[in-house]
Amino acid sequence: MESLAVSGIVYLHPNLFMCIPRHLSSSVYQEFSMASTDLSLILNNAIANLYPSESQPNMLSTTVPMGRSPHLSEITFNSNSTMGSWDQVNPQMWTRQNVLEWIGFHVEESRFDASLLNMNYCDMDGVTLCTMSKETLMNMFGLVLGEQLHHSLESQKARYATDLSETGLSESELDLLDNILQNSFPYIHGPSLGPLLETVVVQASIPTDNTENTYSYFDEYTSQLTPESDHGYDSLTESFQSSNTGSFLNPSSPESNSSDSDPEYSEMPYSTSTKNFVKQESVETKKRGRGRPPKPRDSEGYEHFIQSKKSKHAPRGTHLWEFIRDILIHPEQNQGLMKWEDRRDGVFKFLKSEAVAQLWGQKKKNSSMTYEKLSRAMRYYYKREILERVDGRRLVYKFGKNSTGWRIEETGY
DNA sequence: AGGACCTTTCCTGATT
DNA sequence: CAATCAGGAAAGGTCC
Repeated sequence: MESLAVSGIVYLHPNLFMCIPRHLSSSVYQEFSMASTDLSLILNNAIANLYPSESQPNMLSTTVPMGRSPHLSEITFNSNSTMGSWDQVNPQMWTRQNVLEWIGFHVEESRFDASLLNMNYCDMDGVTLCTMSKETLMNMFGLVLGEQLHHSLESQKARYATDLSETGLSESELDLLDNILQNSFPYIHGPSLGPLLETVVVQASIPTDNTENTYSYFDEYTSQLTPESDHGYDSLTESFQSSNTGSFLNPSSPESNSSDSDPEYSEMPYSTSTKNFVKQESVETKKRGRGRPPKPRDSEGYEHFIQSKKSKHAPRGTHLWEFIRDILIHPEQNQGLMKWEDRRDGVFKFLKSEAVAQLWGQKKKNSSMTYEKLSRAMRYYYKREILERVDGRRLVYKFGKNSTGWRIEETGY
């Protein structure tokens, strides 16, 4: 695990970060490096910067001049290792601040060396956190702290039994959803609402473990790391959108124990989702012609309902090649998905093609993405010279002259 | 409203 | 045989 300082990237906010190559800014580096032994300082600093509008009970007091980032030395904080408001809330509902407080609490409690902590890993909401397996947490936070966090998280989850009231949906929304589901799946019988909705919720939560985790987390910040944001990356909007819609689309059941036994990425984590269920039904019953199928009609229920609940405009600029590039240039979040074959020439290889496709699908809110489809989009890049062909080598691609932001000179590493 | 752009989806056939 | 590659065709979503 890389430390905050080693990465050369100082996160002040998911949408506000400083990229500080070590060789260019040794003073800044040293400052953070030395100061980082007290995570509370960093966390509180981050909280103060990230969530000025949110209350921060029991955590800190800051005296920071307006209009600029506070200097570490300007912050005084309450060093009492008290529980924050997270303790009274279902982890599913934790805000980023709650997660940050929770991590801070355990860091202090375990006397974890905060200099080893990557602040990147501290910025996630409860929904994202709850999808993380023990292994993922241990990868992110180290064996000791990771295990402690996992244990704490599971305890917190257990305190809040599965309850439809915790889906975040109002009663009327639940009724509406139930109606739609009943209409869409008349062959599914059972008492209204309960079993049917539970089926959907549980299935939607199936994508657990690394794929889900990596993505949600990765998604939250990599778009801000793009060396060149000249391709319309609207990271600001996107970052918040993904977390907001995600809470509904990927409602991890508090009961769903993320698998500790499968270190590999689940190849088809969404295979039992309602959407796929609908799609497979239609595919099996009749063959369609070439090309993209028509939009689903209202009668197709659940998925359409989900769509209508989503924001009307997904942010533009989520280009596939940029997504791929960002995985490659942030190996600390890569988790073995892809690797450089020839860093200088821009040759890279998919190691877990389906996992990458799933991540891409998640980014685009499309749970049925596959490597097959992703690779078709990749092949379109040949013509535009964003990618170059690499003949005879499976899963290997090469960046072309019209791609940017991946070269060592551009990334600094 | 319409067109450009960037996929997404499906398909057939070839190759590894 | 399964996975991947190649590329045509058609359509969707977003932006301008």
